Amino acid sequence: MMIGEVAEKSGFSIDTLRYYEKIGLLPNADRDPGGRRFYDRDILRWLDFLGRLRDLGMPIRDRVLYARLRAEGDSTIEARRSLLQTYRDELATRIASLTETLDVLDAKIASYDTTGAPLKDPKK
Amino acid sequence: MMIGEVAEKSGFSIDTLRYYEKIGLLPNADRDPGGRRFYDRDILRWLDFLGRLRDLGMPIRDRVLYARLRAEGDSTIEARRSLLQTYRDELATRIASLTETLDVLDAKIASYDTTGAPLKDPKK
DNA sequence: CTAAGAGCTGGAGTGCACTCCAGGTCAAGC
DNA sequence: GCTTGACCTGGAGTGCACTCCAGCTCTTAG
Repeated sequence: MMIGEVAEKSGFSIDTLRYYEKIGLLPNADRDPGGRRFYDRDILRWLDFLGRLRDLGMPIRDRVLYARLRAEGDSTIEARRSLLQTYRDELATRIASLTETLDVLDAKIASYDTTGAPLKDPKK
Repeated sequence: MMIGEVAEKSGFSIDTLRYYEKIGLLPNADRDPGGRRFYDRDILRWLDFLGRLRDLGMPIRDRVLYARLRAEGDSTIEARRSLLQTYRDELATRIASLTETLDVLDAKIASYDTTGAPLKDPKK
């Protein structure tokens, strides 16, 4: 796959993919004879995981650290486990807090519904 | 309350509180004779809500919009409701996706545990 | 009376995570 | 053989959301 196809399938932009390679989130891609990057399908699984790490709020610095550890092989498994554990626990807390926020919003929206209009009461 | 106490109780920094006032997230605070801001306890409830909107990913632009609508009174209730509804739905999706990510992390951590060390099997 | 500490303003600076651009190369179809 | 479109590089620019700073005033404790 060329970079355009990876971008399309992964949801990351071409610029972002090159940027990720530059900072070490992605391994240096193989090149075809013309110098263009060529990717294995596996890259999509890695990008999906990187996207999850990003979405859960891991800063790019730690994503790079994780990627570096991963590239170093099995000797870094404990370090990786402990890094992920930290963010996992934070994530569990975040999910709990966001769930609370969801309730707050639902309550607020419901109050708008009853305040704003004479409304149709679902209990009636 | 002076601004320092609000900062301490709300978790927002003094600079952030002044910044929020400048951009319209907070109403222009009343001043004491010396020109210093003083706040009603109600501000803490509003700040808590603003914090939730921030944490769920609402950009500051829309938080300002919401604050403006709120300041305009009851005539904007429908607009506010619809704004919150949009973010509420997005939030529900985000929570689902983060929950999935939590599972992915747990699986990964578990695989590290079994790969990395001979481990103590909880089933045994 | 004075010194410390909290607050004030306008504006500059920061860190993050991309995103865009100019000016080029390369491959494939007509 | 030429045009079109995808790709290349190094580096500059962007938007967001604060955060910091200089130089000032005001209040309060000793």
